[in-house]
Amino acid sequence: MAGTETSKIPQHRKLYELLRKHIVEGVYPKGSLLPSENELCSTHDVTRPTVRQALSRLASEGYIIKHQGKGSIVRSLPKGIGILSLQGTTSGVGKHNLKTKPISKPYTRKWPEDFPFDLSELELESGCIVLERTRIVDGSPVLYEISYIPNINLPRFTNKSFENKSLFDVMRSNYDIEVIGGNQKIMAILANKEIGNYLNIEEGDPILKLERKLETNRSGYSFYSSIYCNTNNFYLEGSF
Amino acid sequence: MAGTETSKIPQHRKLYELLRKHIVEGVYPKGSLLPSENELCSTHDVTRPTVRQALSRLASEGYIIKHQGKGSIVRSLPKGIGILSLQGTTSGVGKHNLKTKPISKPYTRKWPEDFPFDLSELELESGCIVLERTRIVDGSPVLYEISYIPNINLPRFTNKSFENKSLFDVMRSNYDIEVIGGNQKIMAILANKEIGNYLNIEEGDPILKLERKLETNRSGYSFYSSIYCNTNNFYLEGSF
DNA sequence: GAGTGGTCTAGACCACGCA
DNA sequence: GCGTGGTCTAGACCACTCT
Repeated sequence: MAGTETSKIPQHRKLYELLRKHIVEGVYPKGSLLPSENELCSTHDVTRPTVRQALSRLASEGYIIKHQGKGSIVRSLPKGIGILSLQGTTSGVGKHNLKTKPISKPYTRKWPEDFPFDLSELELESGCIVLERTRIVDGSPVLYEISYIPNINLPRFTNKSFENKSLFDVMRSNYDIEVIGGNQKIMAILANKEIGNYLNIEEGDPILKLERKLETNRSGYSFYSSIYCNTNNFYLEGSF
Repeated sequence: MAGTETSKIPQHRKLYELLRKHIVEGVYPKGSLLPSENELCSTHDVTRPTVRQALSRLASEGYIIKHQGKGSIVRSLPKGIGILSLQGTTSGVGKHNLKTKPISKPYTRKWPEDFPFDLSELELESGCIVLERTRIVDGSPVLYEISYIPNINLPRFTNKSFENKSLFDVMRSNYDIEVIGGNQKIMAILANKEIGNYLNIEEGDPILKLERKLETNRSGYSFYSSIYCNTNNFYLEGSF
């Protein structure tokens, strides 16, 4: 009744986000047991399948490990950069001091010629908005990310600020667009001068390159990222 | 009643594997719709949550995309190497001609000094079995994988053949050990002479390195892999 | 034996896409 | 309006772990 804003969020998602927050904040320390599924049921007034959906997402993202007959054990927080899930590039970076710095204001352009994903007619003729940012962990640049967003029905987008904000958050709060899935290609390349500059490494150093496609709840609407990652001091981490 | 061997496999898993096989074999071509969830229910005599569990795994591994109100659409088969899920390194390689070639027979040794994961007392004092293999796609080597398996209760393991067999299959069929989860670290490095040799590339070429930990249904029992990957012609692919 | 997670049933209502 | 997937309920039985 009260709060039409938040009541759209499914129960399993609310529980997932609550538990995730508690794990990250140390309410449930590493190695400890989460409350049992039945406890969570009665505490949050939901049924087991709902609880299990939340827990299975926590497990697939590496926050917990489930053991039959024992319970759900909190894992050590990932020390790497959890870029392999879709929670944004910053998820799981833990207590590291992470900042996002825009290289320039967002600008519009035609799609690059050698774009690594297939584009629809609509996407092609609309052009794209480009966002260039670096992510800085503990003072040193680790990621250089170029995001390509189809320029379709996004009023005043280029005026938004992205400093220390997730692109996902901006899309969700301003346009009600949520990422529901995606896929990515990963390869190793050598840094050129430009990338080396952004990541503060030498030309010829090995770096990771990711090409990502993020699908949203708007049917047929996706956005795209190319990410260059310096893995000398950090590595990408993923769970399954 | 008949077949105590197979009847242990959960229904959602059987359905998942059936649908996956059909997708890979082209029974459901790219872009086509899978049968609806309710159809699958009646066809396979299960209820919707069971069907949904199978479909959600297919979706998370990138085989299908679900669209509310439309149905589950078969995606194009990944052209990369689906190493980011836990289905073995060969999953999703599609119609490419993939072969697994052992570098040597499995051998036992102490754990390496600089092992990238924490080991238990039991694992440490038991030592490990090492398996070195290359994966060859369309005639050129793409992966060089070193697997570390704790030498605990695995009778006659070093006599098994691993040529063109998944380590997962050997573990499951011989020892009833199944992989239930894991995590991995990914970084970019430069090939040294040895790796360059295995992957048929130059020293100093950029390659991907993965450190994986695979957890099994034996409580506390995991195995480990270091994987070196030549991404000049192929790339790693993952979905979420 | 008690408690845990793993699996499964048999329904229900809703939001969405399409004709 | 109809069928689709998204969410959720209220139970059930089993296999596993611990004591």
